[in-house]
Amino acid sequence: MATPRATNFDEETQDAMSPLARFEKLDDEKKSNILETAAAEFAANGFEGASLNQIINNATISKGTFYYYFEDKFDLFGAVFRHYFDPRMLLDRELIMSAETPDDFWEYFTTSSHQSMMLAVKKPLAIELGTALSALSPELLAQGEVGAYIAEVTALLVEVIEHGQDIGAIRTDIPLEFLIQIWTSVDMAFTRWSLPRWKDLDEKEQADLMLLGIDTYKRIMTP
Amino acid sequence: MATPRATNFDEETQDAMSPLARFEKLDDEKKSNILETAAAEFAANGFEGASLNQIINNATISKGTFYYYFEDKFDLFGAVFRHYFDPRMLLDRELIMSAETPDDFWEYFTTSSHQSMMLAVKKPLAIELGTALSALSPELLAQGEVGAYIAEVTALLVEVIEHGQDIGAIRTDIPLEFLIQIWTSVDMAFTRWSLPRWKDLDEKEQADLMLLGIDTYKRIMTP
DNA sequence: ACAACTTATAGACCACTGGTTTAAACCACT
DNA sequence: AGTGGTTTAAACCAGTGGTCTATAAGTTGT
Repeated sequence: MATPRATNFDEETQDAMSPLARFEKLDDEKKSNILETAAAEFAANGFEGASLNQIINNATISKGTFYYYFEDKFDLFGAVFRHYFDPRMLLDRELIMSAETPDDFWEYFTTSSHQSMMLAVKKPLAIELGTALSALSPELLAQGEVGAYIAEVTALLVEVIEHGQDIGAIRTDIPLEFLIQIWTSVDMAFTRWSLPRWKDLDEKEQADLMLLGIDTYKRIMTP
Repeated sequence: MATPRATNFDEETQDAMSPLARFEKLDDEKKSNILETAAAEFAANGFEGASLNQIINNATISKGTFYYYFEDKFDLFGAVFRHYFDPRMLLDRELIMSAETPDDFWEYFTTSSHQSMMLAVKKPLAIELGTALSALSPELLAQGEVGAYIAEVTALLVEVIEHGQDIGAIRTDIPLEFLIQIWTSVDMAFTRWSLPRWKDLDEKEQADLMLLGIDTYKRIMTP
């Protein structure tokens, strides 16, 4: 690769600019046009099922334009996720890390979950996009923009869990990796169950449901 | 649809025989040739990622032949599942239903899980196929042969859970649907964690790991 | 033995997929 | 005016799942 002709081109490998960087400096309008069109398609058909050509048509841009701004379909998927879900929105790190007793920990965790639920409910595509993400193969999940996103979320979770262990809120007799696996499973189950019903509940019912969810975490995680 | 020419064709709609029925009455050898080739491809690439053309080539049959025996790719996926995983193998219904106390219930459940793990370990493609299944969209999951399979497994699970509730082993303060959602999530997490490591453990470690898994169910399900 | 019919097989063909490449238009800057 | 990066368009590619037609192989009735 990189045929070494005319070496004085100094740094031919530095191919101007990465697609992502180019995309970043687009008008917000154009960006969200593409991103939201893509989000709709991904939400409706999952990652593999989504038609890139369809996205391109709906967003009224050309193939060439698309591949100028993105590495590939998967790169776009990652960008959509970044655009829709800030990892910080999933867990209120600062709040939870301030807990000093198990009771504090679970109370703060409850508050944080409540916040994140409120935010998620406002994004109509949240569940579908989450489903699309969870359908990715483990290999894909670790790659590219998406991989970075997942890693970020996981790191956040690890931090929180380890703090929970430090203050005695979370058991230490299980490998951390396994704990995370279970955590995310339960999170998915709870989200899938509650998110679609959330807006049909009154405040009390919402609080009850949330308590039920938290109770599930507690049951599993408590020492 | 169905242009009404020559109506005396009496029952033109009765199109001879369903693909599945035709497939059933093939030699066992031919059947498992196709099914196992397909299983390998699905396990390696997931449902969407698997190439039907590749399967056809590897099994050395023609397109025409394939579509003579199967409705479509998804139908084949369902057939593979049926071939690989008997729902009865997942849960020892008879044993568990005989439990009369919570202690019995969890003990029998442990035994049953152990059995099913022993069986699963012997099938090298088990985890991968399970992953491929879990990656399907909720809509697809409810359709065709796969849908029927899932429904069967779910029915079995419901039966067991309701019995558990009757004898006081399982809580009744949560909607059954939600309970099942969590159950299957945890099951997936546990399977994905333990199955790959299982054969590297000695008997004691296996028992310990299994207890850990069961303990997780207990924690969540106990009243 | 031969025709009629069903069952089975092969493979050309179709619209569409994600992705590459080539070329031209646009735009800012000296 | 010219140069070089930026942006767009569209032809093209191998591969996708799925359809369709033609023919081969069996089976049956007479």
